[in-house]
Amino acid sequence: MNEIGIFKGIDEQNVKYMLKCFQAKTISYKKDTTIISNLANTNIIGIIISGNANLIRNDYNGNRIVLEKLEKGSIFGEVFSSYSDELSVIATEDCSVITFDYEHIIKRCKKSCPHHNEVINNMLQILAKKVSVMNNRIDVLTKKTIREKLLEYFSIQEKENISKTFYLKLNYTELADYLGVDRSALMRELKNLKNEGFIETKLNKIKLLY
Amino acid sequence: MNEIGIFKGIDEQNVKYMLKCFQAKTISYKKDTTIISNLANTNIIGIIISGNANLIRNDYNGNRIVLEKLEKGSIFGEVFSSYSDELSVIATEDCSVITFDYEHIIKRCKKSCPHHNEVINNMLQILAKKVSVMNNRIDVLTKKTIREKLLEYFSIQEKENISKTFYLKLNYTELADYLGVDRSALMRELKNLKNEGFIETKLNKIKLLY
DNA sequence: AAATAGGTGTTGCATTTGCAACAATTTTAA
DNA sequence: TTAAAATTGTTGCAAATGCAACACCTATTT
Repeated sequence: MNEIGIFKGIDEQNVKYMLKCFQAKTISYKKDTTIISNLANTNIIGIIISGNANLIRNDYNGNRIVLEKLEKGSIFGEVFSSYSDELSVIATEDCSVITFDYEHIIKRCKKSCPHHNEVINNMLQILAKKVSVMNNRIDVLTKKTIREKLLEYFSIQEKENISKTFYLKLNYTELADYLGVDRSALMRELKNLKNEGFIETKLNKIKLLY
Repeated sequence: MNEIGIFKGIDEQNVKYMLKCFQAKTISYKKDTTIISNLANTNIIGIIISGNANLIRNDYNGNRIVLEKLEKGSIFGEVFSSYSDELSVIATEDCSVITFDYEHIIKRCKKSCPHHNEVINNMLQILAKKVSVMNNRIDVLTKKTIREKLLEYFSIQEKENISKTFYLKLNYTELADYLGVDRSALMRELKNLKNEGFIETKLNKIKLLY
């Protein structure tokens, strides 16, 4: 529990205490069930304790778009997001989830839990991290050609992995979505990059040759 | 002062008290001077009190990109951003700026200023707002064609202005950058939308006809 | 084991886009 | 007020991209 973002650095004992204070609920969900619907209109914060889930946006056309993949330790609902579209969280595996009201974070409780400050600090860190991740994506998306987008994306992966060889965390269909381009066009450009000797690929393994 | 994001809702008296406690400095800068350089490697938070400035990224090629336009009340440095490129803040007008160390926000002072909680809450709100703004941009950028990007952008403006008629806050050169497209191609698509009767434009005034 | 679904890889073709270059207009500075 | 700079508006053309369609392969489900 205390490796998890929001409670990072707080000892087990105190985490339990705070969760009680926050009136947090732990609930288990079966695969493919809805953990929470209409997330944008709630003040709920959720933490995935085990299993995986997806944060989904139901487009105005009824299209379902995966906004975020949530895994153990992921937090959702930390941003009372201004989406007018419906957001929901769906279990992609059996999973276990803690939820509590966002109010408990900002309004400090009467008991004044000794580690409340740390929770808030962690919360700021998490949001800042989120901004940073989104900045990366915007950097990639603003590149004009698929080639430039790919190279920017690779450069970020290279930095994160501190290596010119790394494994993609997204499959190619997802990568195309992430880059905002057509999948077949992505594959084509990937092939070009290979033919011109910029990269080597083997399934989801990428090696940069420059 | 107490309309400004981070001190919103706190009375003048207490704001002054906190600024002292935060060891905040107020400095004036002439137009085109550097307010802070290498922002990414500091823990400084700045607030623009008067005038305008730009948050600039110095690209690896030496290109200067405007990341954010800062105006009265704007905050910079709130995210210890993970940019490896150099960030700096440049005055685009004479301006006056308050700066203090980020530490003061998270580590509460010994005097335990009575409104420290509100500052933190405001800080969370600001970051959340930032995430929401970035989400909007990502939504626009992931659209595949210039037309779709424009329509998504217009739709966001329409919501924000609660009106089908509004004035663009960006000029067309900036809008092209924002959308990540070529400016001339943007103008062309704008003309198409006009010819097909979707919109009317008059300089930076847009009227949606659908 | 067979059937189904999901992801990968490829291609032709029409469309969209970026690029370059320039004129016209507006804004800003001298 | 004039000159200079910035922004808007246009166009031809080559290049990049999306789209559709299909084959192939690999998981997952029945």
